[in-house]
Amino acid sequence: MLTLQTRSCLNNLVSGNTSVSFDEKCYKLLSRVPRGKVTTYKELARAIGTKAYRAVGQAMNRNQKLISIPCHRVVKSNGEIGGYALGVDRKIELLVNEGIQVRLYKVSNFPQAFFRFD
DNA sequence: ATGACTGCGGCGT
DNA sequence: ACGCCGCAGTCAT
Repeated sequence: MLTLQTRSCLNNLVSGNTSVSFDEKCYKLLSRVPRGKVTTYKELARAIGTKAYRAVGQAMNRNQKLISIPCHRVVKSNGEIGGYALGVDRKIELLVNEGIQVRLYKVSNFPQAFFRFD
């Protein structure tokens, strides 16, 4: 059963479609963030050209291709961790593993770790 | 078509 | 610190 709502989403998958889905834009940009760096929902939104910060988070959550797309490198703009499909603790684990310093559910070296899309 | 709820932010208080 | 509202997308009604 296809709803009106899902139709626009599917339109992005069929051939001949010129527009890139919101989600794809997020993933494409995110793939630029290197190991040991983090970006924010806001920064992603800014780079895309939207103010829909929440939609960015949803895109991350829906994806689940955690290997190819490093969703764990996206945190809140105030340095707090934010959410993760597999749980925040798992997210922190991954970040620490990459050299990000996390303390009390916050990135303590946020300014240095922050990756900007210029 | 409408309303509720998001891995959020900004602004006012 | 708290509450409100805006934003884009998804889901249920």
